[in-house]
Amino acid sequence: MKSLFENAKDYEKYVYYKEYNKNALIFLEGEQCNNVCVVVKGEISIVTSNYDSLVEINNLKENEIFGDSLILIEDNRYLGNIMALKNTKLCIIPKDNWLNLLENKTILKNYLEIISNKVFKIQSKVKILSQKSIREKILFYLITESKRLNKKKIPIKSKESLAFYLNVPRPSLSRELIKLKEDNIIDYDRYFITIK
Amino acid sequence: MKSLFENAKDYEKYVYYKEYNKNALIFLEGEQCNNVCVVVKGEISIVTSNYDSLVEINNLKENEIFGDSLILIEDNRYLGNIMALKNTKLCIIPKDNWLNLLENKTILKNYLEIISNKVFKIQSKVKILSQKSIREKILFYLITESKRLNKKKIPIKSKESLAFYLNVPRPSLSRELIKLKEDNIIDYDRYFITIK
DNA sequence: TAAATATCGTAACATATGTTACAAAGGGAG
DNA sequence: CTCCCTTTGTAACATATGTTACGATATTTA
Repeated sequence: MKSLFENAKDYEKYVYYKEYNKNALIFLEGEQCNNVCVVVKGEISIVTSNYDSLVEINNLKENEIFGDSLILIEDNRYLGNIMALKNTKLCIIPKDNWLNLLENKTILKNYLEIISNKVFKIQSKVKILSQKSIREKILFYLITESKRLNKKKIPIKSKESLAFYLNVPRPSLSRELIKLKEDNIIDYDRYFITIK
Repeated sequence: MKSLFENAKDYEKYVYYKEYNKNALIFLEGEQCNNVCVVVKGEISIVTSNYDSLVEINNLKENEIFGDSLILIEDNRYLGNIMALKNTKLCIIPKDNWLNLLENKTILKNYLEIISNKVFKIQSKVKILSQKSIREKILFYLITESKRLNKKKIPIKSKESLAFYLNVPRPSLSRELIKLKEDNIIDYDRYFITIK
């Protein structure tokens, strides 16, 4: 994906950088948001706690942005805890500089593309979460990824992380994967799920 | 919410208008998106069919926008069928005019606010759908609405529509509402749910 | 290489939720 | 007011999913 500052000049004076260690808590749920942040390096997750369990609202990798959709609305509090999943470097743009930066046409165009991808990503998540059964969630995920990557062999980080993303318990995911394999719909090992 | 063209001038030449009757199908899932559309009057719903059941991805009322997050990305196909829930008037902005319009600072500022609200809304939906139990979905919904409206008495269109939004079967919602009433957590009638 | 740790498969059991169907109640149209 | 249609409550039943726990396997660390 495009970077916000791709082909852009003279933006450095509007921003600063900050680094976080793996597992660091960057911002707290409910805290007011006064900056737009770009993930320069690493990976962060927006997680909200739901009594006992954790729910991932979004997950951002390099070049993705957060805060942009909070600073302009009334209720500017973070919807979840922002956590670093890896060692992470953020580019931080104070609220007052944000509109200035967007007057730069190059940056604006980059931003529009980034925000589009963000909306697309969250809407896809809505679609996944709306699937009725675990089987449907898995299949929907696989088909979407398959289209996106243009492959039938979908890489997964771990069963655990997939279960987390699909918002189902790991043993339940496991059980359903076995059934899907028995029904000859998929095949899988530790690192890949293949659609047959 | 702000309108895209609030305080803006000279935009009429870039747009045209189209009206749809209640229940009309405006765009089809999978169809390519070449316009940005503003709901001027009425209400539309983005719905995807999931084998037998229907899933609402988003629901837009006056001044909300769709298409904006599709025309700039590679895969520009609608994620669901766009349907008119009421008699609806759309303001249609052809793709090529969109970037021109955003060069207008007033329109850009309005747009940034609108897109922020959109992201917020979809993320809230992710949060709701991620709740584990029906009880949690209901309570989360009520609490969110209560904060938004600053009231303890939350209006609902119908039980049916609430069930649809929460993505649960109506009888299941009904059963859970009864339990919540028995547990003295809420009270409700046909048109309102009150948090105690 | 061995030990420690993380990931995964598996199974038994409890239960929340989905499904279906029907009756009651409410609201609107004439 | 009566009839019709929509919305809602209710119940019985089937089942998918959650929960917990443990052993097996893989991966990382020392």
